[in-house]
Amino acid sequence: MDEIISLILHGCELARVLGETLPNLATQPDSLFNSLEEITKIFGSAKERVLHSQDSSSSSYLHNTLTLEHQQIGTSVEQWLRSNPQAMDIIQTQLAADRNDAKISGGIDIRGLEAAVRGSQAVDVVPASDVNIASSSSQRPRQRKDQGLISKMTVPAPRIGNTEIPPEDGFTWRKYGQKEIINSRFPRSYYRCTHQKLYNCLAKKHVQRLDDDPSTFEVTYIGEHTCHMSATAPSILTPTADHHITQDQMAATTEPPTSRWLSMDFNPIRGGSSSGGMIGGSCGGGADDVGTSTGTRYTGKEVDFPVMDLADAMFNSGSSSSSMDFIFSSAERTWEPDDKKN
DNA sequence: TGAATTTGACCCGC
DNA sequence: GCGGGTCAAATTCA
Repeated sequence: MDEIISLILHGCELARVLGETLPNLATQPDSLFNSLEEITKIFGSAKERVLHSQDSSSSSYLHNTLTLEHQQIGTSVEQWLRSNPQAMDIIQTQLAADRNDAKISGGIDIRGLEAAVRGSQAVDVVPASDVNIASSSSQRPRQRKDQGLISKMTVPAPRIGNTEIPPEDGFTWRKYGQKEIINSRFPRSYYRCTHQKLYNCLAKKHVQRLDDDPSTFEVTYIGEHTCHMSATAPSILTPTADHHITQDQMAATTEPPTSRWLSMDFNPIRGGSSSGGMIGGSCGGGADDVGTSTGTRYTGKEVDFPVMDLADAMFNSGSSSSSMDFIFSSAERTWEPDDKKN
């Protein structure tokens, strides 16, 4: 049993080291691949041993031990994500790759994490084969080919005065269609990633108001953002600690709503900046920073920024120490709510 | 001038 | 054939 725990801890250590060296490894695909493979093997081996463990008592011990650790780590990671909006966005992108599993290796519930990340009321992540694209449950199931992974969620529409703001998620989208939907009071809008052509990013989303709750949008994400994978893909501006804005601040602004929802993040958890929040969101083409929106449209030219990967997001997220260090060590920390800090 | 949005027409799965 | 999804020309806007 100790051997399994030792394996897991070793894997965690390797992951931590990987995190520290990620900026360097990013230019060494072979080394990066080897590191990932080694980590994968270790966790895979640990997983196999757990599965084949016949000792129920030790399994129970392991379960209890690991569950506690995972809960601590998961909670800490989530807390860390809440305080590091950039990493949230990168992980959102990465989550798409893990959506076939209900949980990631760290024991963090992806759906819950995404809900936390998005601030959504509900998250339903399902393989494309299991989803009904039709807006109404009364509609027969139908599905286009090659849709990729699909996730559906409902998000509250932030309000500025009497104006409800369509949801923004840190990515930049280009609207390519709008359609009246049978049995729906409101039309459905169709968006694709702004960088679809430039980086062959196939991510799409559909946005529709709920009939019974017009202040809430149902957003269906289809496919994954691949634009951030490109070595030349635009990334985000370097974040600052001031990128969080509250909904109150949003409400207080005199900026036109439409400009704001193009640049802000409605999520009260991670605050308001698309640039501050869209770290990996190379798709978040955000020419805009908080308070610098220029109008009802994104008019900035496509700008190539150096690739910002997960490591960058973490390392630049405002923590003086390695973010991976933070993740792995924070499980042992006592977390304090923001309002109790300082 | 270039990029985003609008919108009617067409495509495609059921 | 129906209806959701996508295309692409026209339009709008900075």
